[in-house]
Amino acid sequence: MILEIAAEVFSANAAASLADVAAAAGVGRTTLHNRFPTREALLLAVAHDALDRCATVIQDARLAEVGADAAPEEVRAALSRFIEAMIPLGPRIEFLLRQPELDLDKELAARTDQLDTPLEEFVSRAQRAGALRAGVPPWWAVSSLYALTYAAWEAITAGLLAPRDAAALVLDTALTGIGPTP
Amino acid sequence: MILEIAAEVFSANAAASLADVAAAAGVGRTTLHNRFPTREALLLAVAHDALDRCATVIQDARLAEVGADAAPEEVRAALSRFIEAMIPLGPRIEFLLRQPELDLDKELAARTDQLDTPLEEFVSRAQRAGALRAGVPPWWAVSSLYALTYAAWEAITAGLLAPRDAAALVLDTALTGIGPTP
DNA sequence: TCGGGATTGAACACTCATGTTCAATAGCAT
DNA sequence: ATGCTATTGAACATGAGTGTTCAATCCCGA
Repeated sequence: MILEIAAEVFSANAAASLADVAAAAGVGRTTLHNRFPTREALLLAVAHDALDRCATVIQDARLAEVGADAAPEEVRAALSRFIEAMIPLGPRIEFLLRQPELDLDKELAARTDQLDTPLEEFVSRAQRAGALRAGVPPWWAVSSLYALTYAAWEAITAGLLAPRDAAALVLDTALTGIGPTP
Repeated sequence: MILEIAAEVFSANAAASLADVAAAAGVGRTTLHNRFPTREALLLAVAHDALDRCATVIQDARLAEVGADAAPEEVRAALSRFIEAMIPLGPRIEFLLRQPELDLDKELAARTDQLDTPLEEFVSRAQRAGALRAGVPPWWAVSSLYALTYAAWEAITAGLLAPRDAAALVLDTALTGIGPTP
C-alpha cells in the first residue's frame, strides 16, 4: 500500500522528500524509515514491486498459451488481456520511466529484460501464425505496445479517454494504425 | 548550448545538482548562476528552449500546406518530415517528460497545448482527405505519433535502431500498425 | 598596449532532506 | 490486566545543494 502511494508521489515529483511520502501514506516518517532504511531502499522497493506487478500481468495474460498456429482472434484476445491489465499499472510505469537513476541498478535492468522476453517470443509466434505482420522486429512491436499503452494511460489521467475504452483503442491502433482503410 | 547539455543532464538524473550541470557544460558554477539566477529559472529556460525547437520542427514540416484535399502521398511526406525532425529532439522531449513539476507552470502548459493544435488540425484535414482513417480522434492520432517517435528515440539510444531507419519505422507503424497485412 | 566586460574559483551563510536516537503511546495477543 | 510489538512525534547531527559575494583572471575590441 505504501509502495503504491510512494510510486504516485514520486511520479508527480521525482524530488519528493520522504516526509512527503510518509504524509501521503498517512504514516509517520519514522515508520517509513523502519520499513525502508534509506531513500534508495524505498525507491528500489517501489521499482521491484512495479516489476512484480508487470510480471503478474504478463502471466495472467496467458501469452504463452498462444502458439505459432494460433488464430488471429486468439492473438487479439491475448493482446487485449495484456493491455487491459497493464493500464491500471500506469502510475507504477510512470514511476519507472521517471526514475532514470534506477536504470543503473543491474538487478532491475536484468528483471526488465526478463519481462520483455516472453512478450517478444509471443510476437514472434504470432508472426509465424500470420496474426501479426512478419518483418516487424519483435522488440519494436513490444516497444510500440508499451508506448501506446502508456499514451492511453496519460490520456486517461488527462480526462480525454474513458478507462473502459482504452484497451480497445490501443489494440486497434497497434494492429491497424491510423492510416486509411485500404 | 548550455541548455542542451542541461537537458541531457537532467534527463539522466532529475535530481542533478547545478554543479553537475555546470561541470557537464564546461563552465563554472558562478557563470551558470549569472545566466540563470535560480534552479527553477534554468529548468524553465530548458523547457522553453525545448518547446521552441518543437515549434520550429512543426513549422518546418509544413503541415499547414497539406489541405483537406491532399493526396495520401502528401500526407505521408509531411508526416515523414515531422517525425524525421522530431527524433533529434529526443533528449529535450525526455527532459520535458521527466520533469513533471513543470506541468504546473501555466505558461508551459499553454505553450504545449498550442503546439498540439496545428498537429490535430493537420490530422483532421488529412482525415477529410481520406489520407488518415476517419473516426480516430485527432488528439489520439497525435499522441500515438509522439509515443511511437519517443519509443524510436529510446531504441536509438539503446543501440537497437539505426537513426536513419527510425522515421520510416515510426511512420510505417503509425499508419498501418503491426497487425497482419490484410 | 589598454580598458572593460565576462568568467572563474573560493569562501560563506542558509536551507532542507536525511538518517538516527529516544521516550511516549497505541494496538493487540495472552 | 499484562506484556510485547509497532508506531509515533520530537529532537538532533550531518551532509548536500543553493544562492551570494568578492577578488583574481581571461578574453576581446579599441
